[in-house]
Parts: sequence; structure tokens; C-alpha cells
Amino acid sequence: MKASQYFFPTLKESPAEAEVPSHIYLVRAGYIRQLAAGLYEYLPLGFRVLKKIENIVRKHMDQAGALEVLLPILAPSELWQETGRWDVYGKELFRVEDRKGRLFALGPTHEETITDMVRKNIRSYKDLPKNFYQIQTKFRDEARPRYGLIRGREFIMKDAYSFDVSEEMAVRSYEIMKQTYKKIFDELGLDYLMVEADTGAIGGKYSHEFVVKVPNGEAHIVYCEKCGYAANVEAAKYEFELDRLPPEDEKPLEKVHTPSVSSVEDVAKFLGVDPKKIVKTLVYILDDGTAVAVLIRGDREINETKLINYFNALDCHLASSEELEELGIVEGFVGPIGLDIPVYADVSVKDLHNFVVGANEKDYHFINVNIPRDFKPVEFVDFSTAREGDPCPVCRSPLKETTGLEVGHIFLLGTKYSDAMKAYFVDKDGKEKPIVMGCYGIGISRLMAAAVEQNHDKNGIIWPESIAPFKLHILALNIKDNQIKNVAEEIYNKSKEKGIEVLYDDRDISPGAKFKDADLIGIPYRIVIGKKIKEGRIELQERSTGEKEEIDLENIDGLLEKLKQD
RNA sequence: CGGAGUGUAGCUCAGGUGGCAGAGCACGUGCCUUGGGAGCACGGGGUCGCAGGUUCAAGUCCUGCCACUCCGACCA
Repeated sequence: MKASQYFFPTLKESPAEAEVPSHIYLVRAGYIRQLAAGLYEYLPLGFRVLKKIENIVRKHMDQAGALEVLLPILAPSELWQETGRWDVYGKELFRVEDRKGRLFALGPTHEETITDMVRKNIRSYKDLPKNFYQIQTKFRDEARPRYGLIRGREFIMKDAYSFDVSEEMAVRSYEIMKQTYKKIFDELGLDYLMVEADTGAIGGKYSHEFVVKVPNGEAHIVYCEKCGYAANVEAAKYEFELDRLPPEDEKPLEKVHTPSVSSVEDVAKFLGVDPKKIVKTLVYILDDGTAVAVLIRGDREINETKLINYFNALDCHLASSEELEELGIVEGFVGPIGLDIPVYADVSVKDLHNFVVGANEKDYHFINVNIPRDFKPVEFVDFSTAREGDPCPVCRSPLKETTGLEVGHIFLLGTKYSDAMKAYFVDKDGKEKPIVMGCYGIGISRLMAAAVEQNHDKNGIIWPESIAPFKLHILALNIKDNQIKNVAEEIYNKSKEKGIEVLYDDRDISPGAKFKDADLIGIPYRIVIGKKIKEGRIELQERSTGEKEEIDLENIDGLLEKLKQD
């Protein structure tokens, strides 16, 4: 491709609205443009990268035996009513109305549609297993789109759905996808972790996330360098047994005056005790309006996902001042003793002795509290958010913490959707059974951003070879010099003949501008044709290392052949 | 959805106390130049986010709305 005929509007300055590297460079280098919040146009370079990623994903999905389909973006509301998600999914679901007033969803995901397709067309165990996938634009009316392609309202996703005769077989399908995902992310050249994840409201037996390691990522991950355990903090087990305080003799319960002292920090300072011996009492309101008190050791944080899962709720929030008042609870001095809502305790409180809690009375705390002498929680549950330094649940070494970007998520769904939508098959024994499902997503457009987050420097993008828009960038530094031009054209033509994807900068602009654009765009290999052509030499540069190597023109065929090979 | 900020040329931005709409870059033409975003000259380009109000006069002051960004909540 000749640059003079191509289109990559580069910018000298960062766009005002971009904050993160992937957003800044994809815009500056002319890959994408913003249309509105969370909506982006893919310019020719951007679309090339997108197709590269798609094709890698497609290749591995096909190899795994999955079958590519294309489902409608619009989904009739009735389907979503069947699973209850028309109401549950909330404001994130784009809803549209046709001329007759019939409602549709712009698909944010396709469990309903694919399950409908399967239930209408699959009758027997002989038709199973099947795995269908598609690569398509998805719509989610995000409360806060941000970071360019990382969180859009419209984005490109590969979604796959497996259908099996039994859970055992479904696990097998799930494992195949897990291995397939590893191959995909390996080939993309990304530094990622596969982590145990929460299944969220989608339900199911278990799930794994594939997380690309980036600073300031939205996903918080703990992992063990020793044994390889890795989990999203929402799903990571907290091993309190390994973090418990030494036993003590019980001291008598005492109420102490603590004027205007309510935060754990302040109480610890005021009473001169370790925050680990202060127990926070948090009042949560579940989505059905139930109020519950949850105790946790002062040095730890509640994980609301674990809470939601335990209570089988869709949602929960910390009680507001008004809600506390309605319940007759004293804000800042809440404690389990004498509280008339159910009290649950995080495991971190188990076997804790002589600890401090709020006295449910303004400006008072109890000290030397002991379980079960002074109160008894309904149950001890793991509500803790895992964090760096916690013991690994597998091998007990201290966990490390990192952040990342979720680019893939696989779920073993079970029969949640097949039950709701009556997707049944007739098994060998002649009995009708629900199909066991799994679902598997990869954020294609987000991967493009993730790759840039992980591969850039101050001058621009450094694409992994597998997804670079072109492999070779030819810079003819002075296109008015006939010798330079002729050599450049010759190398360009030879590259094309060999099937090397090449961008040839034949524009009549200054050398500096060409170098700057080339660095921004980030094509892996660069052949520079300039003054040294007088001595019959050209230059090969690698974008990733910045290394420059002078090559005799007569060796150009060998060089191109080598570029073609790797 | 709560909090904060921004909105002026294609881009990045400047425009105290109200008084002719600006710069750099980009773009066009010509000259010159060609190894890290060259130089000179001339030129084109504006609904100052939108609507209303105050005023002789509004980019500037007031009210409302919209859009975009950031922090948080949220994120099958």
C-alpha cells in the first residue's frame, strides 16, 4: 500500500479527551476516531488490526471445532422476557421499538438468541455436542464509557456458546475453550493471566477470566508466583486460618466512652489497640430491601460480590444515613450486640478475642468482646476481599496483587438458560433433559486497546507482529531523488510479490515527518532508503528495539525472504 | 446515577474588569529544502456547544439545556 494513496490522519498532539496510552496513540496514529462517548470509527489502519485479531480468534475457534454463525443484533423482547433479563439487565440494555411498537434489545450478549436457535433445531443427543460462535458488534449502554476502546457502548466481541448432554461433557467443552483461549492470547503476543473469576449474575458452576496485565487496570487480581494460583479478588478465597491472631483469655465486657470516634483508624488510635482487634459492623441493604449486618476485622475490606453471592441477591448497597436512621441504628457506632437485624460475620472475626465493636449508642464502644459469650452471628462466611500478602489458598505462599484488563471470560453456565427457555433434548434413555451450556467471550476491540497498552513507548505504538496492520514499512526519505525513489519502488514491488504486507511511504514530506509517523503507527520492521543509497546501502530498523542495521542493496532479496519467513 | 471539570478555526489552546475573533500547528499557492514533525511569502477557514435573559453592546455577565472528559457508584 502506498502511503500517498492511503489514509492515516496522524496528529502531532494528544487529543484532549484521551487519557490512557491506547486511546491516545490509536487516535494520534490514525487508527480510530471518536464519534460520541463510547462510539468509535475504525479507520483503515484500525480495521486492519481488528481483522488480524478476528482472524487469529477465528482460526483457533475453528480448530477447536466451534461453528461460526451470525445472529441478528436485534433480539425480540419476548426472548429476554423468557429468561427474565428484560427486567433484570436494566439500563445497560439498549431498547428499540419498531414501527408497530414491538420492543427489541440491541444485543449486549446472545444467550437468549442462540438458545432459541438451538431449542428449535436440536432434538436429540445425536445432535450434541455443539459449539456456536460469532464475531459481531455488541451494544451496552454503559453508565460510564471510558478509556477509548477499553469500555465502549458499542464494541466488537467474539461470543461462543457450547451445548452438551451432561455436565461432565460440558466441562469437557469448557476445558477445550480454556485451552483455545490460551492459544489465542499466546499468539496475540500478550502478557496475560488466566484467573478464577466470579460468575456474577450470569450464574453457573465456575468461570475464568483472561486478564491482560496493565497498570491501573479495572480488574484486580491476586496471584501466587509459586504455584500459579490466580484469581480475581472478587473470587479469591481468603484463608483466615493462616491469618488468625494468637488466642487470649477472655476479659470482661466493658462499655467505654469514645466521643466522636468512629472510624477504625480513629478508634484504634483512641483506644491504643491494633486495628485487627476492632471489628467493623456494616449494614447492607439487599435488593429485596432486607437489612443485614456484616462483621469484618478492622484491617480487612468487605467484598460485595461475595456478599451478593452468599445472599443470592442481585444487588446490595451499604445502608445510607437515612436508611440507618429508619432502622434505628446509630451511624458510626454500629455493633452486633443488641442489634435487631441478622448479624453475619466474615471468617476474619472467627476466633478473635477481646475485640472492639460499636455499642449502638452514640459515642460508645464495647471493648473485650468475645464470641459466643457476648453475641452469636448467624454464620461465619468468607466476605473478605483478597489482597496482596494474603496466604495463597493452594500453597500458602504470600499472594501478589496486580491489575489488568479483562479481555476474555468463560463460564460454565449449566442449565440456567436451557431451563428458562426449555431448550431440551432427548437423551439415549429416551428422557427429555435440559441442554448443559457454557458461554465464552473475547473482547476483540478491547484486545486492540490492550495490545497497545502493553506495547508502546513515548513515540507511539509497537505492535506485536501477529496483529500489526503491516509487517514492513518502507520510508523513501526523499521521493524527489530518482535513485531513492526507484530503489524504494523496487523494494516495494518485490515485497508485494513475496506477499509481505507492506506500507510504502512515498509521500513528498520531510524525512522527520516520515520517521515520526512511522514511530506512531508502529509497524514492526522498517526499511529506510536515504542518502546512503549512493553507497548502495539501505537501513533496516526494528520498531520494538530501535535497532538499526545497514544492508547492502544487493542483499535485499535475502532480507525480504527472511522477513517473509518470520 | 452522585461529585468535579471542559466546550472559541481541522487539532492544541489564548482571549483580566462587557467594546472589530486570536496564536501555533494543520490546510491551499509559490519559492526553497530533504536522515528525526525545516524555512520564507501570500491565502482560505468561525452558528465562540444550544436556547433564553440582562445591556446601547455578550466569546466574556445571568438562567436553563446539551455534549465531552475525569473521580466514584455501576459494569450478564
